[in-house]
Amino acid sequence: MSSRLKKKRVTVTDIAKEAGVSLKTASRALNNSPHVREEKREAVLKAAKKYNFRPNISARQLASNRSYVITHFYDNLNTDYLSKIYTGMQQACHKNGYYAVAEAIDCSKKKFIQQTLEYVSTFNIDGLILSPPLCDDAALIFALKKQGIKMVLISPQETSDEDYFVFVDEEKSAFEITDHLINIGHEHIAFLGGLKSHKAATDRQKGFVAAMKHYELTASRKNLKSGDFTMQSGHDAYVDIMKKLPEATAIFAANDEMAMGVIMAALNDGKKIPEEIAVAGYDNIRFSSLFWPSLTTVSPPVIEMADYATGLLIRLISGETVKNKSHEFVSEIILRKSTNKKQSSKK
Amino acid sequence: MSSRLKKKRVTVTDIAKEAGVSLKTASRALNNSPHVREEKREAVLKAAKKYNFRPNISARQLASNRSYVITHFYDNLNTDYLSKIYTGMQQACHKNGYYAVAEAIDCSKKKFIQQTLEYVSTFNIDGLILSPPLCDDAALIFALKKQGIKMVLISPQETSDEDYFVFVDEEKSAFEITDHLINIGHEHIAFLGGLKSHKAATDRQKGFVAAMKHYELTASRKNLKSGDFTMQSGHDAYVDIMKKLPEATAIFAANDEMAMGVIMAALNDGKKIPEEIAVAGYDNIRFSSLFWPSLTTVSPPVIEMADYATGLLIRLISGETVKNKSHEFVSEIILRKSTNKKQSSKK
DNA sequence: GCTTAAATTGACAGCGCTGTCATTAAAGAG
DNA sequence: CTCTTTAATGACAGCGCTGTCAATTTAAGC
Repeated sequence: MSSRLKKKRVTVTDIAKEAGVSLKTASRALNNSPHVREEKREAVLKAAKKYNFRPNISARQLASNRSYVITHFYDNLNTDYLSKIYTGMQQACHKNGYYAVAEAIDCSKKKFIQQTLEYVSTFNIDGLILSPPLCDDAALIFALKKQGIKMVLISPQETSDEDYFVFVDEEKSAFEITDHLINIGHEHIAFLGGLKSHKAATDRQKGFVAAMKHYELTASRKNLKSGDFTMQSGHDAYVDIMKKLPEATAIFAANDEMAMGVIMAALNDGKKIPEEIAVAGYDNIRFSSLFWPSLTTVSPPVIEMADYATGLLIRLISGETVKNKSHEFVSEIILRKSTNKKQSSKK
Repeated sequence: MSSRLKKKRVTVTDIAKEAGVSLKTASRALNNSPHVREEKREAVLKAAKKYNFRPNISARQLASNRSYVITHFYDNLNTDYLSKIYTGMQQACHKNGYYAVAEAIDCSKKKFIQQTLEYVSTFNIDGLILSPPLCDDAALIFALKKQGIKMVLISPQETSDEDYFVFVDEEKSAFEITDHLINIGHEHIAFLGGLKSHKAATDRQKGFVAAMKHYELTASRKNLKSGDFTMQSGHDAYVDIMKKLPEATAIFAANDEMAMGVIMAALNDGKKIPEEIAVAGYDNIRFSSLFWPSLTTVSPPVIEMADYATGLLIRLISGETVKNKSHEFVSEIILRKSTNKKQSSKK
């Protein structure tokens, strides 16, 4: 019935013919090989453009024995973070003719390392992006390295100069957001931290303390509380903070969920936000802009980080030697209604 | 330096040799072709198992001129929903040797249809999963169909018997959750709906009204409010509801975000939840279990739907004729603390 | 200008699989 | 038991690209 006639594909051979060079030279020009004279390269690229040439990825994969697939292994990552990483990976992959894939790994399972290795070899994966907590699993990384697979880590807790990784300066951002609270007039500020084992949380606390000291404000034990990153713990912490530091006018929580818990408890306590209590969070989860009042927070550039990490990974796969093994990113401070009544909400 | 010695790949030829059949017969057996005698099939599968054979996907793609890639086109979808769809797609793809890819489409752009077509042809995509709002774009679907590409829609608003799609019975679930509220003793229940143009929202309202009528409770204009799906609108609606229906003891919001806004406003109003006001939502976004109090809601089986839709799509791609063009799913009612003080929170 | 080294180029094989089509074996018909 | 029909099987080409390596051109050295 529907005779779907096959559009004849444009191949490298066609391009080579058009440009008046050999198949192989055309291939080289299209792959940015340095061993092509400039004039021929131009001729090839012009022909490719004219015919709107798109290389056949499968053929390339088969011939080069590479998959052009980069996989992000993750475990127990929230979906916001996850899809931001995926977006960043895709950006970099699109630019370079790679595919981005995300694969969940359950690292509580006994044999997860073996399964991971099997996955990598079955799909002939070219490179890996690892996010917390996987990027801190020494045994996993060791096993993968032994296979010779390239990888780039996102925000590892422990850094070694063996590994390529990207990270964000938590301390600086925590300093800045504390600075913001102080600048808009707060003097009695409580910090609601997270688990001690969580390096990011302790870094954030350091930033808070440093900012307080910088302005010669007190950051003693009374100002420092700990939660477990849940909304509930934010709620409980508020009650506790108000007991021990009733003069507090601002609370900076180490993640958005606790900040939201704080806000709910404060509202429940009859306080107006931000007039009586200002609240800031950290992470800029999707919900923080939808929350009411919208939440002032720190937004790590996750998409950019993943983009950069993937680009770096592709360079490594291509055999390039990269000297800077790590790259630092800086988060953006996002001011919303939970700290500033005058400031209108900002995406 | 590092002589990464190439592990010799096991190929179909090896399997064929081991099983004592020709290359082609082995290929057929491995691909579930019906034209293979049972004993030979078994021999091949046994050999494949023995050698832990994994077909080379690129070779298959190249030879068959198919990509074995299924793409999910989405626009403006929240990350929870998005990653659930991706998970479901992956489940089905893994089973069938396909790849799942997610691609964002900005359908506010003028030329998005053309770009979409180009994407499909560049990557030689075998099939598409479309989610709202793309699955309701008639022009897009028409253009894709014209190209002969197979697709399955997830929760389209308008259904045609031309299209393959999966959907969930919103009305039934809304009925059930209302039924739950009534069963635990509520008689004055307000419904907070969404945009009129949003079919799901009106279906949910129908379910609510039907349940109220079933128990001979009033579901008049006073009980029915409309919001715009934001937390802020939930907040505002609460105030309004309490003005017009002060005897209300329960509020059922058409999505979780509005439900959360309602909860915040109620807490702010000094009400205890769920003792004085019970609140139910819809969608089971990730945050609804983290919220405090955790939210009773309706959880559509998005992963299962995407899994099924992808499986169906693969069957279509394989040339199978499927008579049931659509498949209905039923959501789960998740009871949490926002409606039931005795019930402990349930994941 | 001649020799040597370096850069550039192209011929060709082949990656591992599937499609095509001719061949062979099994099943049915009489 | 033979003839026809149908199912099962295998030989072979080739998908579009890259790797290898030898051939050719260009640049460099003196």
